[in-house]
Amino acid sequence: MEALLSAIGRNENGQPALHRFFDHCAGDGALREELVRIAHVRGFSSGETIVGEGEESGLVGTVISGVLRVQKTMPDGRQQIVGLLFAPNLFGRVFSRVSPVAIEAATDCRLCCFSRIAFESFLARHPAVEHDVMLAVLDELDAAQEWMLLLGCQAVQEKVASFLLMILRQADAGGRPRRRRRIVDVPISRHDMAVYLGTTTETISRTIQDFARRGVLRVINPQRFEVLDVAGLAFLSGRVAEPGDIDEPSRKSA
Amino acid sequence: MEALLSAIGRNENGQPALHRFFDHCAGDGALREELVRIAHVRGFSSGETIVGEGEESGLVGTVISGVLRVQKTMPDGRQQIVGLLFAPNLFGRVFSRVSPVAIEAATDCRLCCFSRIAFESFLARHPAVEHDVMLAVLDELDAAQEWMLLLGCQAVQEKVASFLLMILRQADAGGRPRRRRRIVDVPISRHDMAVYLGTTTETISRTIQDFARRGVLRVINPQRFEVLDVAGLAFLSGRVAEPGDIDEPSRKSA
DNA sequence: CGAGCAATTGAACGCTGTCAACCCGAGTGG
DNA sequence: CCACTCGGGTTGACAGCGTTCAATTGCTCG
Repeated sequence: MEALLSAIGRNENGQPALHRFFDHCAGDGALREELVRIAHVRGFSSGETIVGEGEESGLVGTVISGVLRVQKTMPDGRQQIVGLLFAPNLFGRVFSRVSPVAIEAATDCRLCCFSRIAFESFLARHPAVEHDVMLAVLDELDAAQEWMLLLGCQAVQEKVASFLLMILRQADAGGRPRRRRRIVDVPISRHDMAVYLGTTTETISRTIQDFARRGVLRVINPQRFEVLDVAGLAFLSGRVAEPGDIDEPSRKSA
Repeated sequence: MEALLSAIGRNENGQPALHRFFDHCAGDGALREELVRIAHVRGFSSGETIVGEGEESGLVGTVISGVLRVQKTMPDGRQQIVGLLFAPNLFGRVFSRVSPVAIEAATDCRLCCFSRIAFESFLARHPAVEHDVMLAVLDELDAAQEWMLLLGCQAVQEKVASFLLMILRQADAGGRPRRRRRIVDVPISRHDMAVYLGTTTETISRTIQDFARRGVLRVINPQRFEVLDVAGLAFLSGRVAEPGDIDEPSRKSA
């Protein structure tokens, strides 16, 4: 039981694994006890499906380690990744019988799982925790809208640059606070990157090699790059005004 | 006060204007009284900004009539509409000081507005209502993910067809239950359509004329079409398997 | 060592964005 | 009543980006 408790309390990077729930549970032993009673930690290996698209949404929970991909598929097989979930994100569709998206393990991973029904009943009994879940959902909505901007009006170059920057931020924010080692570990395959960015593996590959040729980054191996010019990458992402640009809304002293 | 009450209770189509909140308010006079006290109905004309992108998110509320567009803009001016809000949808970013998106009137419209702060404090006092807000946010997330599938992997033809079908569903579900008159009233300009679909006005125009040439629809005027072949449109949207398709995941006997 | 998969590279086609001209209805003023 | 203007919509020509198809390389695993 001790192992489970600590697994729920902290993930491998020392991050709270229950997301914001931990805030409440930490100060309330009974609450935490109750949560632990309905939780179970499960491992999934890369490629496994946690919840199928359009299927009964039986499981919800949080990511302890690894990466989940949230994706949708069209009748003819084309697919789009609509989100990536890192620790300590929530996964699963609460308050809906069916999940409109598939949730799959993009890497080997460990999840803190709850039966959706049990979790919902827990939330009903603890509005403060439900409030935290809402905040998490709102964050996810923000992220989705951000990604729609990328899908809708960025060129492939900009998409790839934005993606790499996102991974970089993710690594900075998440566990290891190695300060700006500029090493990007892409936790997913080229194919997944392509599906996430709404393009193809070939184009991704070309773009990355192009970045390397321009000296923006160095390819250590297909999943691992060193960013040589963060500002350059940011510029290529199209998300920042270029140096000589006079459009930046916030404090440009120069 | 009577006018305000009824305005909040019902919109012009007889739909509940307070979304699901009405469910609780209807059975609880005091709750409704309290809500009315902090609500105010405001009209906005097409093009007006309700909340700016990255600005203080002071207003939240619901759409009584008209259409709002939720959009994001890149530093260089490119923009993407990440959502359209019809009655009785919620608008505004609760529980965040700044709004990551701009909210603008796509048509003349009437809104039931609350100060975000006052609304949040109302929610804090009434968890059941907050729960309903969460359900609304979850719906919005589903819609966003659905739209990402469209932006990421549909061709322009499919995007336009999907959009028209969405408007058709919207009209069917919303107020007037005119059963399948197959008339599509596009409530937004070609430019907004283009920005929503992640393409250009020219391409939109070409595609619609093409649909007309193929006999799928008839153009009554630029904002008004008659759909002559709903099934055909659905097929063009790519969201349904074609009649002779043997790829449908469910029960393929062969 | 060979099989198999992921990643890369190459070549060619086509969708769709860009630029430009034109059409049309509404509003305006003579 | 008509000429003018203006904005939104439509149409045309064309080029470029990115997909598609195909071949090659490189790595992992049996």
